[in-house]
Amino acid sequence: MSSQYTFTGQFTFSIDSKNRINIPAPLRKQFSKKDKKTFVVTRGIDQCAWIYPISEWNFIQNELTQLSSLSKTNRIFLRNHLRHANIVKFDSQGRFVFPQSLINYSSINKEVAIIGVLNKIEIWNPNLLRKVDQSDEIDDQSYEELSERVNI
Amino acid sequence: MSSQYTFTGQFTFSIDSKNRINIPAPLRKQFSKKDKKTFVVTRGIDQCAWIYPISEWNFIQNELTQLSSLSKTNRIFLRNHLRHANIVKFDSQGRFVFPQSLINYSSINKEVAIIGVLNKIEIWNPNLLRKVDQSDEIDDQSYEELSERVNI
DNA sequence: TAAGATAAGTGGTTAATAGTGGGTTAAATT
DNA sequence: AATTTAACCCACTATTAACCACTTATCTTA
Repeated sequence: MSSQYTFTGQFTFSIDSKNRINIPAPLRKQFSKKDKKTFVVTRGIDQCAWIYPISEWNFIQNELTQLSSLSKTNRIFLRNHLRHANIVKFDSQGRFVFPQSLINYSSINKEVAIIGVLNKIEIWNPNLLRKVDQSDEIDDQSYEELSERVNI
Repeated sequence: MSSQYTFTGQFTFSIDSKNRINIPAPLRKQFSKKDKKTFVVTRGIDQCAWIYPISEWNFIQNELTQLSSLSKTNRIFLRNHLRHANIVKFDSQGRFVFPQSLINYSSINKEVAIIGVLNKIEIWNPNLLRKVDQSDEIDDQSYEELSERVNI
């Protein structure tokens, strides 16, 4: 089942004195009417924030209900995913206020890198992203495994 | 599953002061109505840029949606593949603006070599292409392996 | 083969949009 | 009730995209 959202591209924007971040127009334009400018910002698995359009988030939530809380991993995962999830809307200029807790978590200062990753948008400290980019090389073995699943 | 696009040939064009590159007419003419002059420019695996007509790109994207972001390898792979992908259109003169990030990545100055490679178009710095052309010889062993998969 | 017609490649200008900043009002919290 | 927070509105500037125009090349036809 594939998403209606196919975010791509990278943008460098600034966060203003009121902790607002602009959603790049090319990404914002994809938001469907039914989502009413509403989305969820939450912790990413890496040191960044994730943005899901509300309909996507609802779908993910459905998947999460499949996980039993008897498993410790599941409990931790569910807790950390759900308690940091903020429902927000972007204003008439296309901005939303970025929660303080996520500013801390993702070490955001003034500049932010915004990248589209299919059904979600990631918010990064540009320096961190650069660092991760260099250190997180994919080894040949992993590429081999990927090649069996994805043909590009 | 084979593509409707069969780009071939090599062309030397110039990039103008507004970072616009003209798509050679023979390649441009292949664009189908349904793609609406829209395509994706992204990083090639070598030091060049790749252009996919949007319908081709959508096919690739569909494959990518199968990958879960819970896997670290998947996250890195998705991020680095998607964030360099820019959706662009060519104007009424057949040009598109070549993103600055890709100008840097592929070391483009004034001249560009544009080559058709079946379902994608490659943009090169002509000097780099010449260099690669000389160094990237295919050895006999590799030709043998290829012969088992392709009959030409 | 020469001349006209058509298309292709290149350059620049203008109009629209996107990004950013700030102020005012409404709402919420203490 | 006072203070803080969030929503809403207005405005400025820079960038982008649509538009127009010119030159060169290619094709067609007399």
